[in-house]
Amino acid sequence: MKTSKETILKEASKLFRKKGYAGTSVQDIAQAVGVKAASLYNHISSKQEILQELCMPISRQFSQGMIDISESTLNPFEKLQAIVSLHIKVTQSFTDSMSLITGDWIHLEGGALKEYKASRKNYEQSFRTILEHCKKENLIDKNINTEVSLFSILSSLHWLYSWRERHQEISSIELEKQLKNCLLNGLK
Amino acid sequence: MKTSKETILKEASKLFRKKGYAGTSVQDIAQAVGVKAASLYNHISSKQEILQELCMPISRQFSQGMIDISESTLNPFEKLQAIVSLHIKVTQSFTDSMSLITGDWIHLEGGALKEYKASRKNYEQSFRTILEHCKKENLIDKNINTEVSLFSILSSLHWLYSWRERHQEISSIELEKQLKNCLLNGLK
DNA sequence: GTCTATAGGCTGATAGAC
DNA sequence: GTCTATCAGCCTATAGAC
Repeated sequence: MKTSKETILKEASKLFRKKGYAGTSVQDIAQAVGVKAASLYNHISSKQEILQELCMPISRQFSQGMIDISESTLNPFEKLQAIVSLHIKVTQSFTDSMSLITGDWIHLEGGALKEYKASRKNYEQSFRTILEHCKKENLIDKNINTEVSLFSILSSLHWLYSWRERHQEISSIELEKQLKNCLLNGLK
Repeated sequence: MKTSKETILKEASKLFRKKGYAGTSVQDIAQAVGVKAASLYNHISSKQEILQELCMPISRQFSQGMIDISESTLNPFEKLQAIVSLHIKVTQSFTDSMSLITGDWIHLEGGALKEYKASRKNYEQSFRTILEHCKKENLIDKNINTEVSLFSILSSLHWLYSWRERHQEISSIELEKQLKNCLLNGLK
């Protein structure tokens, strides 16, 4: 049984995905839920609160996932593979609100924006460290620029949610295998 | 010497990049240009027109670029490399308005939206064909899923504009070399 | 080509009846 | 917890003086 608030968050995430945060009005959300706009305010305090309650759980899931990976006993290259798995898992858990990760998080305000940015920076730093360890242990080519590879892998992982929607013909297990290959081993 | 319209498009693209199309008001644009909002309407007919005049040239540049590559005498794998070069080139030419390619194009309306979607679909189809040719000629691993590789490469290329802003320490030539390596040859 | 004034509508959010 | 009514402010866009 879903609470009203959960329904609101669910419908809002679908609309944000389709039209963006700024392009979605509180009235749009109310209509999707099936009530008048004013009624929403019995469950939420502002439109901004909805955005925060959608963004923050994802952000925390990634942070915790990265901590688990960093502290694991996997070798650095296996850690890269684990990061790919983490993104697939989180993307599956937060299907609609994942779109916020690619762009709409910029509409976060105040402390939430700061927290989100810090968390993201932290995540990227851990990722960077793992890439550097891979180089040190000769698990990846030392001539590869860490920043370029970090960005190219992360871009693909961030956009996974939008691709997944259009390609459900491929199983999660196969997707995971293919993505690890494409992103880490290349096409050859 | 820049015309008024060029100035408007330039300032609008910077704002769209920062706050998104829906999050940017005509007043914001006017203020950036240094006039009152009403004055803009001597040069443009609507906010939507600005979006279209920013999106369409990029779209056309990609379409033409892809035609040139497809019709060239390069082998299929060299064509993949040429696509990477094309994206770097277009990203450099349209620094600010490139952000529209990743998300804000959904706010295009009417015929412009249709044209944009069709052009994008076409581009992806050509890309797909090149990947298939690579497989046929044994230039890339036949076990690689075309859709997964297409999406992962394109995601990285689309986000290049946002990464480039923060990483100007690396030269365009080096970036091109590194990106081709990361996206096509992998990390090893 | 700029401005002021203004239209008409939508925005997020609140007050208070039921 | 829903509704109607309402608010003040902002939105895109137009009219018309200069």
